[in-house]
Amino acid sequence: MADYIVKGPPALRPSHPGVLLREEILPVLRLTVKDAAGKLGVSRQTLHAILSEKSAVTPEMAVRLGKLCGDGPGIWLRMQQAHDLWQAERDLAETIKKIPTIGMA
Amino acid sequence: MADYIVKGPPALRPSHPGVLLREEILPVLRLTVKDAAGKLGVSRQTLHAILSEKSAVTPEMAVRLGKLCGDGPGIWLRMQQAHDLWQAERDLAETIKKIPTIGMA
DNA sequence: TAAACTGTCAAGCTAGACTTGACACAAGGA
DNA sequence: TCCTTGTGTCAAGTCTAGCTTGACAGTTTA
Repeated sequence: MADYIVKGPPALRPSHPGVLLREEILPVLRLTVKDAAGKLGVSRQTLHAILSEKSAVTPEMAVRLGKLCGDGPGIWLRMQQAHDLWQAERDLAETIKKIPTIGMA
Repeated sequence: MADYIVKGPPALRPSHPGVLLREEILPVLRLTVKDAAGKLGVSRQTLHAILSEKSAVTPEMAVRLGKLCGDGPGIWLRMQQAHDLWQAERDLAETIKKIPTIGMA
């Protein structure tokens, strides 16, 4: 089986969706942080927290970004999920060893 | 384009991962709620909240379930995400109309 | 009958997303 | 030079939600 596809967390931390938004999307759309926040209907500080990778893209925020960018919420959710999963697997590395795997009969 | 695949939320609410766990997985694994909670390393009430669809499968819980069931965290995360997204799109239905779509140049 | 599992409630903790308000700093135009 | 605008950042406060322990009643089963 192709281990590199299905097993375990990626070796490198998947990038936070804030990076994509900050470095690719906003510059191309020619939007300032203030303007983007306004259009998204959130405070400037809230958007800034995402851009600086301090807070996560919630499902609701993904819907907002998806509408603004016109590409739907999918990519934002997937990026955040990959990031969260990587973190969770890292945090639970010890705990998980104690959980047995019960194979299906 | 195949609208039914890529656009908008599904018409029917995607089922909560607790349903799969309650109706398919636990019975097949012959695990009681108490035993499963013990093996997962969480309280019986916490697992019960998921089984009764009262709380979400967090990334950390997905990792735990993935280990116990031997199928990895993916399916649990995807089910929860689909469920969350459906809810978010529903909750923001009005809000989203006010967010403009800025096309890429 | 007694033990075990279950559903459920309550109290309390904690993390995190979000808000408004405020302040200092840098860049640009009148 | 002064003024405006955007920015980064801090603080306080609200709210949601996941998780814990403890407790109690109902049901099943040995």
